Amino acid sequence: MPELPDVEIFNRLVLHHCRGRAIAQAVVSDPGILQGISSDALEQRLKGEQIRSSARHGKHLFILLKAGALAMHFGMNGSLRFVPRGGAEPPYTRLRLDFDDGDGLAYVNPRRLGGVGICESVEGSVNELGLGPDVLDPGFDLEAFTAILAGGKRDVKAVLMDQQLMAGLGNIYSDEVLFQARLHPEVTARNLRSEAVARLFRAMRKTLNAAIEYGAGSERGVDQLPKDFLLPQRHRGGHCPRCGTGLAAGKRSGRTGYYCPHCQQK
DNA sequence: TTAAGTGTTGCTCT
DNA sequence: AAGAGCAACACTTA
Repeated sequence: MPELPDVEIFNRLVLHHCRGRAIAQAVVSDPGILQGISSDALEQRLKGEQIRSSARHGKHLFILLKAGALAMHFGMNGSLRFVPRGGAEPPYTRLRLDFDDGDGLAYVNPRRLGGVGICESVEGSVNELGLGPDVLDPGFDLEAFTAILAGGKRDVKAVLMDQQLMAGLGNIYSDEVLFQARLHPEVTARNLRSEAVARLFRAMRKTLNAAIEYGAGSERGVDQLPKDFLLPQRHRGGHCPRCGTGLAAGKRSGRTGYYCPHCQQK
């Protein structure tokens, strides 16, 4: 689940339900997800802290405290869940923040890919991680996007997914964005014409924002997604929502990408 | 029962 | 040196 739209939903969850709250207690139930800090140190560091705000960069979430931030990554299937007072703790909760009124915030991560840690600043952490600009940052414009693609010797899909070049897109949404822009995933990035690059940029913005809006409604009905989304068909035997052609699958570096061989030509 | 899977890291081979 | 491929991480679902 957690690519940019999912992490943005977590970001809004913290902003809407946790901002301003004091952390009465932090409980680490699985030290295996801690990055660069011990259970005791993290619990002491968070006790008495206050959640001031929240920020997202690519697939990373930063819960801003009075000093520094709690940095989170969700790996393949992690999530953040608000637990109302008296509510049951979700399975695979690895870290829980308890607020003084009994409500809580659970960091859930079944596979333990990803983790949490403390950082001094978002900027410093983003630098350490070597992340490129967030793809939805207003400052990340067509010019910046074009410059990155122009230097890409790899397939456009590989470039879109390279977090060091630009942060936020993973396997699922790179497929979705390429489908919306009607571009073949195996075209070499720097060979794209400027018209195609502009189309891709617009599709990226539009698609990600639509996915966030869909998730933000918290209604999980697939019918809420735009009808031309590839996502619900993105599996073996799936069909193009636009022309009905059977989807093609390409395995590259262990990941499977899906595309419509009719709509997305080289 | 087996295989595939949303991400990242680190290693090897070219 | 850059890029591709793969295994590992732990667990769910088709």
